[in-house]
Amino acid sequence: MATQMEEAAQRAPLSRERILDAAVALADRDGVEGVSMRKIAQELGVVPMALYKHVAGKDELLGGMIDVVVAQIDPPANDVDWKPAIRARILSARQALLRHPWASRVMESRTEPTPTVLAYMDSMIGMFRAGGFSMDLTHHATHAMGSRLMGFSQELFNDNADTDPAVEAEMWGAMADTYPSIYELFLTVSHDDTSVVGPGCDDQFEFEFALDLMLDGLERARAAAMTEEGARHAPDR
Amino acid sequence: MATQMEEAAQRAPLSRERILDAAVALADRDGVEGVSMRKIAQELGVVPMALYKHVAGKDELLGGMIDVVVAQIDPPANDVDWKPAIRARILSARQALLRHPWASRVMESRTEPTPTVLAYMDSMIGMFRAGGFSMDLTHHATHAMGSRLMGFSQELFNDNADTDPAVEAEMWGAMADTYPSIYELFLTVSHDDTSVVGPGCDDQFEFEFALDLMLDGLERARAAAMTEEGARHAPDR
DNA sequence: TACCCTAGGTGTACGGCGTACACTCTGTCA
DNA sequence: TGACAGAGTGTACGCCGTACACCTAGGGTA
Repeated sequence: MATQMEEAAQRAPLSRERILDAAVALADRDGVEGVSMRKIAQELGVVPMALYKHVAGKDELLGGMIDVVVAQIDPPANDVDWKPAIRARILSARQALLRHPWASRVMESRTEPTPTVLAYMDSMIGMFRAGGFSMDLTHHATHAMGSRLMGFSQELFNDNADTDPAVEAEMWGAMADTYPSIYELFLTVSHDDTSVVGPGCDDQFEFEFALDLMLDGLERARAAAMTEEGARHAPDR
Repeated sequence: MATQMEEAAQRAPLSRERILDAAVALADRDGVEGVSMRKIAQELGVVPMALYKHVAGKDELLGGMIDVVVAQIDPPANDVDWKPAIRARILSARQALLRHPWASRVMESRTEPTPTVLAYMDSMIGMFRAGGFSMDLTHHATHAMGSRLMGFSQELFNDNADTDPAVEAEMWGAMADTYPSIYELFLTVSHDDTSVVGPGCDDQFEFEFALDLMLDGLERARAAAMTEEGARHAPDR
């Protein structure tokens, strides 16, 4: 009969990559709160402590999981104006995050960025600079865009409503007196047939609306700074 | 000698409010990851399970903690135009969140809003409506503002740098080759003497910059919608 | 007075988590 | 042949949230 060691010898050897892939798959399936060192190990047919030969700990593992997602973002487009280029890249980031809904939460909860994330940010900053943004304005822009630069914006209610519509409608009805404005908004949105995702609202549209509001604002700020600059350099014209 | 029960009788009786206050204090001191049912109980001189007579569980407790913070936000100003009114309220929310840095994280991580948060959102939506925003535009506005409505925006790097400046400078220096754009930005920011928070950047300025970018954009959208509306209602003028 | 009911605090226990530490096995190279 | 290193194992510790049964004091009712 085979010992555990002999079994282990016949398995594909563990590696950081295999661990990360298993962790991402687990998070995709069960959500990030379902990811534990023990479960990943079980998934790989290995004892929990085996993971620690390839990964420093759970925190580093989460960082690695984010890297897997960020690596799926398209590279920047060349030969395009800054605005469409940045816009497209952010929407690509959004697509990556939609494939892994847990990723934005994990990003929020971390304090230290991984090298992969830094590289993405660096390239993003470079795109602003190449578009003629001053260093200062670029700085303001990155703060203003915040997590939208990475392709997500945290909504306050993550309404992953698994309740059936009838119950939900009644719940909202009960809210009519207590929260009249929210109720009114709910009525408008749920009756809006131009919406895409059923009776709810079109998240993609909302994201792009906010993104364009931001980009338009930044474009104006950029133009203002440039004419000001021009005036200073050629005051006699 | 007194039994535990007799001791308990002499303590101030437990209450939901006392529990919440202790939890908030604990989070302020140790951060939210240091908050556990057991620690709160210890702080109150009580056995962990005692808390469950007043609070359904940890999740409900976190909700209650948020309510404590949200309750500190100033009520809406009357007799003021929508823009300064909303602006002031959001900045007040920001102040509340600055007093309890853990709160924004907890808000992000929750799925269901508490009644207190709903009431805040309801009143915020009402402010847009009173300012002449259509229901649709109000809806887009709430999405576009996202967590900024609650007074925070998640930054990607939460640089609570507890490292000393010399070490940090060297770290950045090593990054010069790998992340040239980030490095360039770092140089600009750290040499900017108009900054308030030492060599870093002025978070309050950045928040207001982004907030105003957003509000200006919304104002434009509102104006555009209104002239359009006016044109439709009086096409012959 | 005797009774019971209820609300609030206690004690024990279970299953999960991350991970420190000491080990065994296997292959490599001298 | 023997030393060594790297990969996987096993055990154990101290946290965590919370289910469940228990006790006890105070108050209302018969």
